[in-house]
Amino acid sequence: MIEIALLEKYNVVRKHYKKLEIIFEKDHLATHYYQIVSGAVKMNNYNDDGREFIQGIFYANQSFGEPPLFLDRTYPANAEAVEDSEILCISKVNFLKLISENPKVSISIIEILAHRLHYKSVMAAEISTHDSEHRLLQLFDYSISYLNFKKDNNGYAIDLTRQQMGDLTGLRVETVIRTIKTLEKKGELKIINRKVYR
Amino acid sequence: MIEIALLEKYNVVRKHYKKLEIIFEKDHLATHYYQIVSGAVKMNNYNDDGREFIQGIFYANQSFGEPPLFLDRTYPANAEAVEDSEILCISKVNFLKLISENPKVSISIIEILAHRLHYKSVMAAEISTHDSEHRLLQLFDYSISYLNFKKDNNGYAIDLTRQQMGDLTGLRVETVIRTIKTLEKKGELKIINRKVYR
DNA sequence: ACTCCTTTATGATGTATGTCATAAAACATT
DNA sequence: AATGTTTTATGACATACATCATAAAGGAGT
Repeated sequence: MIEIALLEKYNVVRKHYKKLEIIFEKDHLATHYYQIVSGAVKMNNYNDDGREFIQGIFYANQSFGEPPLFLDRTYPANAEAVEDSEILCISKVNFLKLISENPKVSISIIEILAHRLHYKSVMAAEISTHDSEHRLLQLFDYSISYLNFKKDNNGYAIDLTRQQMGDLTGLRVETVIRTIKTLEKKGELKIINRKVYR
Repeated sequence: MIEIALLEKYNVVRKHYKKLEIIFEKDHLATHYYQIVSGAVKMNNYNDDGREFIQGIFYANQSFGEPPLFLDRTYPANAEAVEDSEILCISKVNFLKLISENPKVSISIIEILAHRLHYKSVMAAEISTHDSEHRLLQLFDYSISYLNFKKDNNGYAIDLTRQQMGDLTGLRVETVIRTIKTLEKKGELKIINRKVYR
């Protein structure tokens, strides 16, 4: 996250996206830096037969879609608002100018990318194992520590639909439903009012 | 890759690792920055029943294992030499000093991480589809453009064993062997003297 | 030429997850 | 209250990939 005061020195624009609205599309060139003020955004892919894979979900104060700004490559995934969202945008040139003029920001960009790479590494190893229980537990634990999920007296509430859990782990909804039920029986998590707690 | 001349100003040490030798282990704290002079290194995970997943293979002039240097986290995977290798190391403090004193280097670190994140995103979407043909073709095409595989008159030579292909895509050797044979029949690649060309 | 080890190969069988069908529960909208 | 939509749920069946067993081909070292 870059300080808003700093972004304002580089021609920031505040945009509003409705739920389901597309922010950018896979295979397009990166033109802007995006930082979420409120709402939530998912980055996803669809394979040939329409199946979705969610690369990640981003919330307030997080940025997304930066990597292609530094490469001569297009976006590897789409970005779509999962809720009505308010997003700050600055153009690629202004963003790169900001970075070069503020070395401290580049360190924080490194940290953000390092963090995200860490998530990808953990999930990649997990997804490759073909073990639905592991995949889901890993997703939950990582989401709890990486995202700001709240803890109440039942534990951490996993604020994701079964469908989203599936799309984040490469599993089908039915498999997710069945797996979290066996995980509940094993005492790994709780399901209260259809909500998952860990 | 950071210029060797620059590394030398920050107490670089040149180390030799034999094939199969471990450079660092999963869950350990990051203490050094590593850059390969010659040889090759793989980063991998083993799951509970000993199955391997290769996060990536790195070659001459590439660095690896930087992300945890910027986070208060341990390595998400092991690093192991796949060939006898010569590697430059500098300590974490010296590395962070180098970065802060050389803003241009931090930009190149960003580019490296962005690049790697791009690879992870592409492969994650692919692996989640559960389609062995797609996974392997994606691996080959990405390896060709990202790594420096050479092209000869048969096409690009994929310099990976069947086992490595499997470990990089989360597939078993037998599945890799069978899949690349059907891909050959479909004309997607060539197999000459057991070597894969694309 | 011989031995050892790695890599590639192939067939038989098992199984976890996917697929398809169907529906109840929860929630939103009118 | 009535209606429509999303989310969760459950069963029957199919299938791609894993697993296991076995072996041939190739390379490295003596």
